[in-house]
Amino acid sequence: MNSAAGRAPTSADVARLARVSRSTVSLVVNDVPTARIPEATRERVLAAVRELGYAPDVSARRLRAGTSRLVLMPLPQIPLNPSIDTVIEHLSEKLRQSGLTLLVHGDRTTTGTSAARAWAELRPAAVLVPADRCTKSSVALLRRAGIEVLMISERPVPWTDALVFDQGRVGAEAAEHLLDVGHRHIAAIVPSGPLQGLGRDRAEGLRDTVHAAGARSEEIPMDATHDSAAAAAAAVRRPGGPTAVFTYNDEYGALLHRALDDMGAAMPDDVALVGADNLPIATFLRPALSSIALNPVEIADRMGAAISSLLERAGHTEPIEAGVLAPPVLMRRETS
Amino acid sequence: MNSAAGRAPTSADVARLARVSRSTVSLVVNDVPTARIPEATRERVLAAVRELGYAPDVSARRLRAGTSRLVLMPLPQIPLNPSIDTVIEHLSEKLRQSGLTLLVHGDRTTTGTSAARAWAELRPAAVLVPADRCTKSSVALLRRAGIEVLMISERPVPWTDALVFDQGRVGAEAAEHLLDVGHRHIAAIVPSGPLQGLGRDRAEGLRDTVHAAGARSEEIPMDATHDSAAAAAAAVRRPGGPTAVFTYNDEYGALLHRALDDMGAAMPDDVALVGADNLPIATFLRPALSSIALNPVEIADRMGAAISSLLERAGHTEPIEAGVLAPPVLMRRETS
DNA sequence: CTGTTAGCGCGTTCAA
DNA sequence: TTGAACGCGCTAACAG
Repeated sequence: MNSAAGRAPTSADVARLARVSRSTVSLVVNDVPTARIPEATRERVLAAVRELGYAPDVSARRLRAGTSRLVLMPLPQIPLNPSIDTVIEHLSEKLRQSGLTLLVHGDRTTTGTSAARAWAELRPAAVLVPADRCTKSSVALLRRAGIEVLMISERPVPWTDALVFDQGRVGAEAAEHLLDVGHRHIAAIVPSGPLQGLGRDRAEGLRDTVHAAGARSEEIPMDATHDSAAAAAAAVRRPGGPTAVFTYNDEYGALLHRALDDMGAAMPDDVALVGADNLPIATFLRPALSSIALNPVEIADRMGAAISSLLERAGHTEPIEAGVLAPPVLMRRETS
Repeated sequence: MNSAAGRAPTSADVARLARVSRSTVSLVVNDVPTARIPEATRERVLAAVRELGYAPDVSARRLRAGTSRLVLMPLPQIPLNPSIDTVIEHLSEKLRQSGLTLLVHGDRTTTGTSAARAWAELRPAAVLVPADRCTKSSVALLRRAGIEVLMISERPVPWTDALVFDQGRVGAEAAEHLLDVGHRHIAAIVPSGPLQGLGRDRAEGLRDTVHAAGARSEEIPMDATHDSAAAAAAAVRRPGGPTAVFTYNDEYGALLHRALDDMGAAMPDDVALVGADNLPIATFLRPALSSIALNPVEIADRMGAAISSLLERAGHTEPIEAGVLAPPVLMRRETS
């Protein structure tokens, strides 16, 4: 295992080997249409590129061009789930088709200006940042540095371009379904801890929809432990309790599912359950948990499109029509 | 939403505002110990930095220094799970403490030389690459470019530094436990599709351990569907079938769990079950699924240490003592 | 002691 | 097809 060799091959190395100038190497490598290079020369250059394993240095390229083809995505502070995984996978592919490279920043904890500085150092063309990772001034810092910012937010943001993913729609979708099948008293689980904000958004969407239908709603706090789930199950099963529960997501749903089962409650006959995020676990429970799915492929498509239009508007000032992320859809299974 | 302002503030902008030279800015920003700058000047420079939101351009810095502080991690082709998520989180933090930045490359599909080229373009100091994403020649390309390569592999790799995560240990750990509690005929589930390689490694570790104890083993193919799980459950429950099953991971375990339950098999009395990866789902099943856990925090620590020593050996030729990733541990629950 | 000038590293582009 | 200049931050050599 030798240590890595000192220095990457440069365009000068390629030029030397192909016995042309660095300019010619650049023209061939970038396939510049205006410069007509004889086929023989082009071949010589490409052969040299292959032989040396030459890959142009993005740093140097960016420095010269003043702009990069990198899109930086800091991770949200909440844990990754299969949906986010799918979003990353498809977004990366979509951006690649536009000649952009998606990089995910490993740091998960920094927020605000210090985070913005860490992102700005890389001079990406655009940053796709979850709302929980930035503030107004950190966005300002990025934009002053010529970096486009696209926020992923639960609600509209007046001070920057944002893709709005209304988490309330998730709860609302669950509510519509549960109302449809006849429930008139519906509870929403609200997790504690870092997920609370998200949980509250979903619960509020449910509440509004339930009230609009003239039915009754309530919120039940719970955290991700069996004990807390047992307490929540007891609250659900109290006399006069709700006949249906939206469980925030499928993991909380699984916990509550088990706690209700332990109490001898039948699903969906005694209590109906609807989770969210369409995690694999939902299909493994018995009875299988209905879930509000997030449609990650569609979400990735919209993100990719938004970033592309952001980067193409170049100097224009119209806000991009970022709009709302793909609406969630019900995966009806056995618990509802 | 105005378009991003044209150009990031440079050290020249800071110098102008602070009325010093660019050199002075550099000395202050990098806290160079040999150059004594009067407190007043230093303050002026830092004030200008703050006012402009100046962040040094890593491209320019890298170009000058010839080396970057970036560590690039291409994602494995298998889907992310909570363990990998935890590894990324902790590795990022560990590297940050050494002044390194972890970037995760969004592209998940490219392999071999074209992947290596995409990574080489970024000129990271090191690449942390899963074995399924690279070949001997792609590693050679990276190393010729002065990029350190650390492979994450299931088995020792003679041609590069590698952290060996012996997946066989996962199966072996399951086998030891099941033998301990008295089983003499143990099956291993082997998934089909992209997970097959991993599954086979785990199954072989189990087989070797079981045979060494003079007991009997078998492999049962299965894919991630309820139908296939039902078929696997039938195979398990056939007359003379195994009394214990290692399920490859907890998701396959959950599927088999359900299928066995549907057949009326009691766990662990009729059949014992042990999964792997310690996914949340394991604790949500009833009876809760025992699982072989991967210890992601420890894994991240070892990865971080390996990368640091790789980058410090600078020019030396001794192989780093990368060694084996943290051994898996049994999380005993109710199914075994 | 404090700060500046000059030139480098690499790919791109315009004028020749 | 090429020479030359450029973009930005770093640092060695040097000046006030």
